[in-house]
Amino acid sequence: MSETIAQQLASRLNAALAKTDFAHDMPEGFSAQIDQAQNRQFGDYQSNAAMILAKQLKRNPREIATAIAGTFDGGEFSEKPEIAGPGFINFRLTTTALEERFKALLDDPALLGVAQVEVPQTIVTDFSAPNVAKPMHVGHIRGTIIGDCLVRMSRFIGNNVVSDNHIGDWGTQFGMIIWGWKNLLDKSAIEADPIPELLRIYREVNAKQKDDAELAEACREELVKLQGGDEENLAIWEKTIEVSKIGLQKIYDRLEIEFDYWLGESFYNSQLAPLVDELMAAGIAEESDGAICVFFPDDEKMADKPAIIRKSDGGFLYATTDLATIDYRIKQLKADAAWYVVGAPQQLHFDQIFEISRRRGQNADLQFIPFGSILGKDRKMLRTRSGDTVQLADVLDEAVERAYQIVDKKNPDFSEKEKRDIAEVIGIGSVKYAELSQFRMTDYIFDWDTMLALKGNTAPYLINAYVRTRAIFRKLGSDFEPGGAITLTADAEKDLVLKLAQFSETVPAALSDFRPNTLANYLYELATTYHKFWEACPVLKEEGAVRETRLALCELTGQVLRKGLGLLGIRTTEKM
RNA sequence: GCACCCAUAGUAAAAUGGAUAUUACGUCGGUUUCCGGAGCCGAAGGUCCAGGUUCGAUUCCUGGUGGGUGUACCA
Repeated sequence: MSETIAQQLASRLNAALAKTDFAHDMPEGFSAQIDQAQNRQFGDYQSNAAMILAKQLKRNPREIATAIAGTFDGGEFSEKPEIAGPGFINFRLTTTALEERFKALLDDPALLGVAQVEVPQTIVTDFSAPNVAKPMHVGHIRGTIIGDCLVRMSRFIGNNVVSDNHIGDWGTQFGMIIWGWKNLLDKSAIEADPIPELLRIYREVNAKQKDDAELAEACREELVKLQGGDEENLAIWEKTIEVSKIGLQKIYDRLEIEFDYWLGESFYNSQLAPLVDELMAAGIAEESDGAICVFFPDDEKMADKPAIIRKSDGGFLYATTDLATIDYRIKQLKADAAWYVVGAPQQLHFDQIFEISRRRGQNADLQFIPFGSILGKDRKMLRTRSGDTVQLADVLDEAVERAYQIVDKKNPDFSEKEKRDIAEVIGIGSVKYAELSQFRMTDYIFDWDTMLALKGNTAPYLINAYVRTRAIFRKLGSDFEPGGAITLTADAEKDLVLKLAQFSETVPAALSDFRPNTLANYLYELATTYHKFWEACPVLKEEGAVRETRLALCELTGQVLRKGLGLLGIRTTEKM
């Protein structure tokens, strides 16, 4: 079952086109597309091929649509197409086709109809990438969760996806941290819980050095010593990274995110000087005001904005590191593509390094996948009352605690452990879903009440729909048994089957433009379609084939919801 | 200055150039002898402005307005 319904209809439609009297007048390579119907009152699928052809053939679109409908052979698959409006061709699947599709999906629990890519690509994904020595704050949520979701989806369709956490472990902040370590460190605090202590000294030094030129200079000197290989400073640096990674890993564990590699900025240090030399030798880079730069005179976005790859004092910048990183990913990791899930403000930077990569003759498919900001209710950057950035760990804690309160109120008789487990699934799931359910570029307002609402397009609603699919089998007293008779009688059943079949069309669509919200919206629609089925079609009081069919619908809905939420990185629970 | 991103009901969001612009929250009304009502059914309310391309524009192009961001030695 590698073809989607849309693809099968498209094949039949193109066969019909070849049989029309204008078949030879069509533009070369013309291939008609089939879309899911915008509005179900018109049918299940639609094509606007007649209107496109009408323009090119200079003929009446309805006339062309009628001709296509006349040669269209729907077989047992599709009813006779209908012509509507200015020239839409509308298709409705036969009950037989839906039943066959339904059986095929039941036989394919691993993929649920989603086709595998013909030629798997090696794709390196770059996301999350926090600075070490600073805890992750809410700003890191989006990239981390969106990146992880893209990894899951891309793996699911068969690609070889490598996740790489390009942590910021080599920057100017280390001058401040090392100075703070030497002068401000509370030894007992660093042993008890290193992350808050590191944050404390970083914040303290950072605040002071802003209007203390002497301190700023002292920090720079510590940085120079570190870069020069000073043993004491290197030891502090290593220790800092070690404890930071442990702290970061705790959060990733909680989010159930794994990285194949943690190749931070420092990993590329030795490759920076040769890279700059190579770019100079190739004539791509040139000296300007003492710095080594690459210019882009032909691109209006960057015409007056050079990329600096070496400072006049000899130091390297993150553009240099990112170029070395591209090298490594192509040469060592054998990447066909690299996806960068990074905040929108970095657009220019990635335009520049991607262009430099192209000039070097590299042809990997480099994708910048930007996202917008998270704002507080006042539409400004989210901050705590004291003005600090909000830490990610605190967000997760609060989400889980709020979820616990709801579960506890709703189901006080659940065991304490059950309530805690459920709260973890719902709390973390809600934070993730709030991110993934909207277009990644729009700035979004962080609001607990919206995120954890029990109704509407939220994680609790979707998880609840899944719980309902399970509740049936609890009531039944046994798990689903495959192989039962299938017969679709009610419209609500057919609507649900069609929706379930469209999972296979949704995953590739969501991935094609890096939009997890397409999948999230699909799951929400699936849940509402299921709830409508639930209202219209009693299950356990029926008998025979109708009962078996409806049990199978509950089972398959549960499978698609669990799989779909899983692709978003969200777990399900059996009860809530 | 230059560049990039964004603009859709009271609020928050959807919509490969397609039909009557789709949801949610909130508001108002209906619905429960039934498998989890955390549901379902219904009502009111909207594409920043001006041009252009098109049979057709929320979508593409041009110019405004408003907001955000970036822009030679941070990342």
